[in-house]
Amino acid sequence: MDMEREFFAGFIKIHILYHAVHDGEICGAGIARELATHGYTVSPGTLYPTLHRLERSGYLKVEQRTERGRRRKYYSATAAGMKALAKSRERIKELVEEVLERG
Amino acid sequence: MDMEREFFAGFIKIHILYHAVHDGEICGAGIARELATHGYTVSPGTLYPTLHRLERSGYLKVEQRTERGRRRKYYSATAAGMKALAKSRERIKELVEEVLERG
DNA sequence: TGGATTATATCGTAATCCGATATCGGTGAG
DNA sequence: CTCACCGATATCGGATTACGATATAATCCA
Repeated sequence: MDMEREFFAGFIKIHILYHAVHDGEICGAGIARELATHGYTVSPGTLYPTLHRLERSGYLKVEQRTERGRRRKYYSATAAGMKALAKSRERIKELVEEVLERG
Repeated sequence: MDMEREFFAGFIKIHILYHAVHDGEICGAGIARELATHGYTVSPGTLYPTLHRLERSGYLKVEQRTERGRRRKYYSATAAGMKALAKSRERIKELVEEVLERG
């Protein structure tokens, strides 16, 4: 994988968790579009296994529904997911102190 | 890999680059110690290949020396490395805006 | 019906993670 | 000088991940 991509691969996952927590429900295709507006691209071969892993880790729960003729899996955050996001926020704050402010 | 670890694996690499830029010269073992003080652990099987990759990507350059009886490889940032760090800073700023401030 | 569209899933190759183990060079005791 | 030890770096091997390509599924519309 390209080095710059390696730098931010983890952020994409935090981003997914963030939207699951704040937007209530997300779906794979929606996340892909949202990330694209931020300049990130995720191939389906990466995105869907990542969602499955977030679910298997207990951070997301999934519910399949059909709305407006679109069969989708709606992911939302679990309590553990919210806790993990809160913890990640703290880590990111430390990072910012070190990498941004002392720059 | 554990999900929380996945979240921040990339930041460990940014961290390495950051120290190469700001501390002038770093070595593998020194980075491992420094990361440990921030609560991160990196096994040698991850750290050294990562340093090699950062070098192969043109972000770090290496010079082998022996100081105080310790044979070490001293890594420092290249111009491309500094540029990549600056770019990463911008990305991190956006990250902070989205994940921290709108929290 | 069947072609187009949207969402999700999986396959295969390459690359990464990481603990364990090996190697390498220098030091100091004997 | 020799050799057991130590810090630093390197590599091995099995599991996991990345990701483009391809496949499957479900719905709409002509």
